[in-house]
Amino acid sequence: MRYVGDHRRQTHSRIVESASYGLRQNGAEGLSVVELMKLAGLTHGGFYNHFESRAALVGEAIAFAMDQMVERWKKLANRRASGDRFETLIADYLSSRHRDNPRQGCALPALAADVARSSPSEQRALASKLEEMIDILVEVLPAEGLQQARQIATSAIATMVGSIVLSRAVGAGKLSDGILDAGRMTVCGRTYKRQRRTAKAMSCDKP
Amino acid sequence: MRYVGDHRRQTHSRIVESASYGLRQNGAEGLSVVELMKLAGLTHGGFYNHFESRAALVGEAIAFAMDQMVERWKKLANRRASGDRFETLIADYLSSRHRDNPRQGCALPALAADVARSSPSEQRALASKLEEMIDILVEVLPAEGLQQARQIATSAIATMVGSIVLSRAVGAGKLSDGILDAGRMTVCGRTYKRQRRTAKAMSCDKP
DNA sequence: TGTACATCAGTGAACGCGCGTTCACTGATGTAC
DNA sequence: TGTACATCAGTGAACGCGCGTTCACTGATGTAC
Repeated sequence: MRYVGDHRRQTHSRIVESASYGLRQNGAEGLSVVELMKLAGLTHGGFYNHFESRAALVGEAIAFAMDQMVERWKKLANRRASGDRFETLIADYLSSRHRDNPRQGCALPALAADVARSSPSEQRALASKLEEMIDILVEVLPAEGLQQARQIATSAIATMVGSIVLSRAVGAGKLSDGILDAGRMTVCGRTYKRQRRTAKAMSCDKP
Repeated sequence: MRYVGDHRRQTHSRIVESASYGLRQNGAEGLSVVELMKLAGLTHGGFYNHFESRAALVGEAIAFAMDQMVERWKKLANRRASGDRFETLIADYLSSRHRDNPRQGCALPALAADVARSSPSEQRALASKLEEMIDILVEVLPAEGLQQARQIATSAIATMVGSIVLSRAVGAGKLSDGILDAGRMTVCGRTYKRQRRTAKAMSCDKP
C-alpha cells in the first residue's frame, strides 16, 4: 500500500519510541529485532527500510529516552518557587515509582553500562545529553560559584543514577528502599547546607 | 587423564575467576560459553562438568568480583590512621585507574544493571555483598549515630557506582574526568564537613 | 613387579534454536493519459 | 471519468551464523591382583 505524507517518518518514530521503552526495561541487547518491531505493531521484514542496523535503532532509542528525561526535568524546573525546584527534581528521580518503572524511567541507570561498552560515537551522543541534564540542575541550584554548582550537579546525578541502579539490583526490600532514602537525604541535605545562608530550611518531601 | 587432589576444584575456581574478569569487561551477556572457557585455557565441552548452566557461572563470577572488592576495602580500611581511611577508599574507587580497568574493578558499575534484570536469588546474593561493603564504610566513618553513618555510607557507594558508570559511558574526555572529580570532592567534602562540626544537623532526615 | 581394568576431567563434533540481515513479493494509493 | 501503470511501506520466507547445551569419546593416572 502507498502511504500519505509523513507516514514513513511517523512509523520510524513509533519504532524508536516503543524500542526506547523496551530497551530500558530489558537492556540494550535484551530484545531481538523481531521483538522490537512487534512492540511497534509491525513485522521484522520492514526493519531495514527504517534503520541501517539494529545498533542504529538502539542509538536512536537511547537518544529518545535521554530527551524524554531532559524534557521532564525542564518541566519540573519551571514548576515551582525557586527554592523547591532542585529537591523536586531529586525526589522525582529517587522515587520508588522511578525504581519500579525502568520502562519509562531515565536511560542512564538502565543503559549507561551498555553505552560504556559501545562505540565512541554512542558515547559522545550520551555525553551531550548528560551535559544538558547537568545544565538544568545547575540552573536550579542556588547560583554561587558556577564551577562549584557544576560539581554539585554532576555528583548529584551520579548519586541518583547509582542509587537507582543499586536499588533495582538488590531486589525489592528494605535495602532497596534504604538506598533511595539515603540518596534523597544526602543529595538534599548537601544542598540544604549550601542554601542555609540564602534560603531557609526545607524538607525532602515528595512533590 | 586422571587428576590429583583438588584439581577439579582448582579448575572450577580458575574458570570463575577468569570469567569474572571477562564479564566485568564485556557485560553479563557479553561472552559466550566458548569464550569463557577459552579465558580459562579450556575448551567448551567440559563446561557442564563444572556448572549447571551459563547463568550459574555468571552468578559465581559476580560473587567472586564482589568478594574481591570487599577484600580490597578491608585491606584499605586497615591501612592508615583513622581519619584518612574513608577518603582513601573513596579516592581508590573514584580513580581513573578504576574507570579505565573495568576488568579488575568493582562489579557494581559493570554488572549491577544486568543483575537488576536477573533472578531474585541473584539479587539477594548481590544485596548481601553490598551490605558487607556498606558495613566496611560505616566502620571507617567517624562513628556518630549509626543510622546516619549507614545513610552516608550507602549514598557514598551510590555516588561512587554512578560516577564510575557515567564516567565510562561518556567516553574519555573532560566530562569523564569531571565526573570522577565531582564525585570525589562531594563525597569527601561531605565527610569533611561532618567531621568538622561532628554531630551537626543534616536536617533532611527522613521520617 | 607387571598387566588389566576403572576413573573422570577434558575434548570436539553435533543438536536445535533464535539471532541479524536479505530479498522477492504484496497491495493500496498516486499519477499519466 | 476510466484504465494502466508506478510507487513504496510493509510482509514473511529464507540466509548463514553463533549460541547454549549434549554426548560419545580420550587418555593419563589410580587400583586390583
